[in-house]
Amino acid sequence: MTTKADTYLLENNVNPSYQRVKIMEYLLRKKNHPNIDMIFNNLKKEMPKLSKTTIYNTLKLFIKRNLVSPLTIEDNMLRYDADTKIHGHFKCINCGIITDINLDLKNMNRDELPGYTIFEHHVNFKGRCNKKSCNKKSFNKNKNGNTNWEKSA
Amino acid sequence: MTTKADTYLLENNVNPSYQRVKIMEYLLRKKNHPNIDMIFNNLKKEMPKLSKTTIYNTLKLFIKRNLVSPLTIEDNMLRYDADTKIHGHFKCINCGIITDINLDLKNMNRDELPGYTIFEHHVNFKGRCNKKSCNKKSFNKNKNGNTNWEKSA
DNA sequence: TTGTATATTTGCAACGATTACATTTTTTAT
DNA sequence: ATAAAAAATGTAATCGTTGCAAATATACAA
Ligand SMILES: [Mn+2]
Ligand SMILES: [Mn+2]
Ligand SMILES: [Zn+2]
Ligand SMILES: [Zn+2]
Repeated sequence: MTTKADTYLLENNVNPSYQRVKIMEYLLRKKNHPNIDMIFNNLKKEMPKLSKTTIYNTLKLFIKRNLVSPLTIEDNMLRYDADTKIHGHFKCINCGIITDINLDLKNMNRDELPGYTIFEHHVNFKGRCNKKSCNKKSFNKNKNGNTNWEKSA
Repeated sequence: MTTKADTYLLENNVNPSYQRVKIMEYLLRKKNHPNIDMIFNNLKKEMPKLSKTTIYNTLKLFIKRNLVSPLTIEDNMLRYDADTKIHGHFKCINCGIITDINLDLKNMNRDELPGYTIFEHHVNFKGRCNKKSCNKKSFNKNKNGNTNWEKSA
């Protein structure tokens, strides 16, 4: 069967193997900014033989073909975004959800950087989202006194 | 002897031990955005007994006291900045140097994230700086065909 | 001074995300 | 059908970081 992801990969000179199509479909459908484990745990339900190495290899290929942008919003793991347009991200330190932010880079950068060539724009904010369960008054702490998505002190 | 870093730590409720003062002095003096190894390799010349764990512990303490900001501009290691004012960074993918960028976030779209509280601003650009040796025409490649500071494809 | 509690440093083991690599499986071409 | 090429898989290795227990330094009372 020919899916949307299938033709998308073909258009970008990526051989649409079964695994590659499934991984791209996941990214396009969920639009969450998943890490490797999120992709793996979701897809292994219908692909029991799937290897994590395949996901690493596939995403590295997608990045090289500019179909995916890596997100360095976490300090210990990468996240991946099938939206390669320039935009920013907000990560809630309580619930962990990563939200897209529209950027106006023109009046954000005050420096000239003459002669510099910029290839990648990474704009990441962190804080608390507007969900009631993420507000200061009632945010969840674990046994270490940290919020859900913070690492232990 | 009482140095500038010494009193700076005292003012911020950090016990100015010998190692902590040396690490803070390094950050304030070099103003490069070093990773752990850069700090370690520099300081071990005058502190042969220095442990890398001490540097990790010290920087974690500095971050908690808001004396240092962690930079997630690399995907596999943290860098550290003793300038905690809001500003952005540019990293040259050829020479690796990280330059400060002044930011103007005031007229950023605030109604985009209603009810959100932002604690951290991370703005990182990547590209080629204006040094002649970093320009497209003459940039250095290693045996893997990558530039000096890129990882192997 | 001496002893004792506390703070800090050190060295090494353990952890986890990522990568290297050899093997197996699938696809393509002849 | 056969061989070659491409892709996927499993496992070991890498490396930045953290956990932890022992060693050292500091503070402070007796
Ligand atoms: Mn996004
Ligand atoms: Mn800086
Ligand atoms: Zn939230
Ligand atoms: Zn450069």
